[in-house]
This record gives sequence, structure tokens and C-alpha cells, in this order.
Amino acid sequence: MHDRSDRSDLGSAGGALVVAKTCAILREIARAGGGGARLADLSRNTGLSRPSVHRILATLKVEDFVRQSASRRYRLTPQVHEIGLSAPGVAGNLEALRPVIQQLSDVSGDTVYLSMRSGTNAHYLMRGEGSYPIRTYVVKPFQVLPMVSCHSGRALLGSMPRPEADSIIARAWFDDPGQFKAATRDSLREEIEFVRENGYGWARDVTFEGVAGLARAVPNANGPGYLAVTISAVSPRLPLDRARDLLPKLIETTSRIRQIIDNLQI
Amino acid sequence: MHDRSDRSDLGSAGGALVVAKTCAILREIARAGGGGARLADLSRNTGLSRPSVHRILATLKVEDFVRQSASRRYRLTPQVHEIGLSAPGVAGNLEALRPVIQQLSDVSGDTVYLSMRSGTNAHYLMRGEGSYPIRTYVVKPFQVLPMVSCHSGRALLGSMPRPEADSIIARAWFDDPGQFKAATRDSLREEIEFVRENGYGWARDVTFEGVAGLARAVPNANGPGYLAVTISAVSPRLPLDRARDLLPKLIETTSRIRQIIDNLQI
DNA sequence: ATATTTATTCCATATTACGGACTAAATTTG
DNA sequence: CAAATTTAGTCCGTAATATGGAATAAATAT
Repeated sequence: MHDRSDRSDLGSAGGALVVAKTCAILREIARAGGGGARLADLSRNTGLSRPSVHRILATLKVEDFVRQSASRRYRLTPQVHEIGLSAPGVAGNLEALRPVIQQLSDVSGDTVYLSMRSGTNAHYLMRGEGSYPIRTYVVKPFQVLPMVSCHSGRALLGSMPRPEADSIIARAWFDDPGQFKAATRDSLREEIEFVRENGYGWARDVTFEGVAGLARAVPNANGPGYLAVTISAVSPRLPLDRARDLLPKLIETTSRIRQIIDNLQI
Repeated sequence: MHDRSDRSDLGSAGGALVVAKTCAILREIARAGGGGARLADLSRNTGLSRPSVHRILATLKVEDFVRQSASRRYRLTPQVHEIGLSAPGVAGNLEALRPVIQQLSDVSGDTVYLSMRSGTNAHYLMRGEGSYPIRTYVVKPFQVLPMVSCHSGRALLGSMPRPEADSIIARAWFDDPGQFKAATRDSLREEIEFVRENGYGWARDVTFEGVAGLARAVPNANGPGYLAVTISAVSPRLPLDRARDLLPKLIETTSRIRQIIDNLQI
């Protein structure tokens, strides 16, 4: 007997149930990030039976939407990446975010950055100018920095699956420990753990001596965060106390960005 | 009687036929680009019956993989964009392309650029250095230029659906005709038409007086091109004749890039 | 205003998707 | 390095879901 109790989650589908299940599986693989997802986890997290997930994955493999690594983990393919590029995203609608970033600069008086993950780097897309006379122009718009060596990047690391963040950190340490600045491999891992638990990061002397930053990733239900917002100021202007005071504004900003993205180019 | 003759295209699926159909539909919507796709076209291009496409789209709408505009066209959603960001793509593997770009510089002696579409802009990602002593460093890596005012951008415009390219051109002309440089709205449209038919663009004085460029988009079966390669040199060094001689090398380069992308991070 | 193309809904049919039970492979544990 | 456990993949009879023709409605072109 087929009880099909899993229909409950996907019930609203108008008559193509497998399509809904396929979407759930794709979402779940994306959520797993670059490390890939295991069949058992996909089955658990979607509530679908293992044979069903397996059968759907088999077809997705034929369509090259999914590939399986040597460790049998399932990953999305470059084809999915390209299909995604045809869909509306921030990159093509940056100006829609400008007022939100600038408003955070206005209310805080400090320099605010918007950045986007690109592989193991953070790509700085936009800078809001605050009114406070001592300004930190540490990063220029369109500059690219390793995630391990900037505030936004560390916020992004904290929003991805632990194994993936760890592997990025390990790789960066191997490539060039110098980019960690004051941090060590372990202190950075701890810092990232703090971000993972608290949803924000605060640190000093990351991109530049004497500069502090408060950063938070834009929440993303469908996978690791890929956008982050950083408030930057000279260290005396941004002690932990003030960072905590600013946090609600920062959270509001990231939430507004989330909302704008969801409604892009309807 | 249901003849299901459409099974032929999708036959290799291992037992989840609707999944294969869903993939075909997603691919087809992506191929239509930002303008969206109409139900009838999706039905024609996938070989699936209209009711089937409609039913699958209805579910994709519930899952927010697809939205329908006022003109009833179907478009991918920001959610699909985000899922795509979790899949391997050039952005996260740029260094894999460096040798290919540099090799084209080596063989041509000229400056070679790799760029990526980002909305209505072309984002310059990488520059290969040639040995010819008069160098054109018109663009810096990570610089962003409107597609209408750079060689790569024009190659990209020529690889997207005509209506979409036209609308980008029209919008850019409205925003600031100055960015067209020597071109007019109509001459640019003709230039793009040439690119569409011939697969490459050659022009002078686009980014800078006295500089010529030969550009081509990296072919993309799943939608409009999003990467382009440009060979750039002072005009006397790159007349149309020489551009035609270089074209095979350029084509080879873009094909190799295509191949590298397809095999990213298996 | 009319014709034509396109989008959507309905429905009886049979094809496809279903998950339990089993086997195989890998990973963890003692 | 075995034994135990977790994970992956396969089979199959059943029944639920996907199917496309036909009809209707809506939009677009003429």
C-alpha cells in the first residue's frame, strides 16, 4: 500500500507531483553547498522515500542537472549554474539595492559595503558613504578579496555548511597564511563559529590595521548566503558595544535586501 | 489514445519521465532569456503537448521556480538564480581559464580579455598579456562596462534573443547616448545583427579612440551567452583582414572555455 | 469587428510513479 | 581488521498520477 503521506508538504501542486518533488530535491542539493548532498540526507530532509529520491536523481543525472562524485554525493552541474544565470538576480539589478545600502550609511554615519561571494572570494559591489568625518575607504567597489581576509567574507563563511567553510579556510591557509592577518587557522574557525551561531561577525584589523567591521550575510533559504553587508569604521568608533547597538539596523538592512531580491523583475 | 510519441527525445530517463520533461522546460525558459517564454513556444520547442507543459508549469509556479508576467510569459525566478549560484561555475573557478586566455595572448601577441555578463554590463574578469610592444590596456581586470560600449558586451548582445538585445540597446540609448561612442542606435543594432549571424564582432574606437577589438561569446546551449573573449590592439595592428586570420584561434579559445566549464568540479 | 493564434480547463484512460522489502556497498565501531 | 551499522541501489505488483484530445476562454492580429 502506498500511503504517500509525503504529499502533505507538497500538496498544493496542481497535478504534477513529481515536479514538486524534483524542485524539493534541487533545493536541498543547493542547500548542501559545494560539498554535495547524500541520498539519505536528501530523503530525510525532503520527506521523500529513498527509492523515489533515487529515481528522480537518476533522471536528473541523465539530464545533467546533477552529477555524482566518487564519494557518491550528489552535486549540481554547470548546466544548472547557467540556467540560473538566465534568472533574475542581484547582479543584474544592483541599483535596486543602492538606496538600502545608502540608508544604512545615513543612519550609522559609517561606510557600508555590499559584497557577493564568488568562489572563495568576496566581490565588493557597492559602497555607501556615511557622514562621520573619519572614513574607512579600505575597499573600493568592484574590488575582490579572499573571503578569509575581509569582514563580508567571514560573514559569508559563517553562513555556509561547516565542512565547506572549513575546507575554504584550510585551503587558504595552505595557499598563503599571510592573508589571515592577525588571525590563525583556529582563531578564524572560532570566529566563523561565532558568526554561524549569532548571525553576525565583528572584528578588528581584518582588512586594515585600526579598522573594525560589523558584517552579516543576507539570509538565504535556498543555500549558503552569497551576499553580505558590512559596516566599517575606525576601531575606536566601532567597539563591540556600538556594534551590538547597530546590529538591529544591519539585520533590518539584510532583511530588506532579501525582500528586494525575492521580488526582482516579477 | 495517448501516443506519447514525445518520449523519443527523453527516452533515456530511468523512470521519472516528468522529471526529464521538467528539465527540458526549465532549459527552454532559460534559453528564452530575460524576456520570458510563451507556453506555445515551450510546447513547440520541447515537443511536449500544451496541456502537459501547462500542468508542469503550474507546479513550477507553486514551487516558485517560475513566474508568469502580465503578458503571460513564463520566467525563471530569483530562487532559481540562487540555486544556480550553488552550482559550479566560472566565477568560482576563474584560474582554470587563465592558461587558455594567456595562450591566446601568446599566439596573437595581443591583449586578450575575458568578460562576463552581469545584467546590462560586461564584467572584465581577466586579462592576458601579449608580446606586441604597443599594448592596449584600455580595461582593467574587474572593471565593469556597459555592454553597449565594449567589444565583449557587443559580442554578448549578439548571442542573446534579438528582442532582449534590442531592449537593452534602447534602454542604454535612453539613459545615455554618450556611451555609444561613435555608434548610433541603428548602427549598433546592425553591428549586433552581424555578430548574431557571424558569431564574432570586429570594431574600432569602441572603448577607446584608435583601438580595435575582435570579440566572440563563449557558446552556450542553455541560453544566451554570458562569457566573451576579446582580442584588443591598436587599430593599425588589427585591421579586418588580420581579425579574420585570428578568428579561428579565437573560436578555438571559446570552444576550449566551453569544454572547461562543462567539466568544472565534477 | 472578425479571424487567428494562444492559454487554460476537463476528463476517461493507461502509463508511470509508488514504497516495502531485499541486496550490495561503504563507513564506522569495537 | 572483523563485526555492526549506516548508506546506496534494485525489484516489482499496485494504484495513483500524468496523459492529450477536445472544448472553451482569452488575447492578439487583421
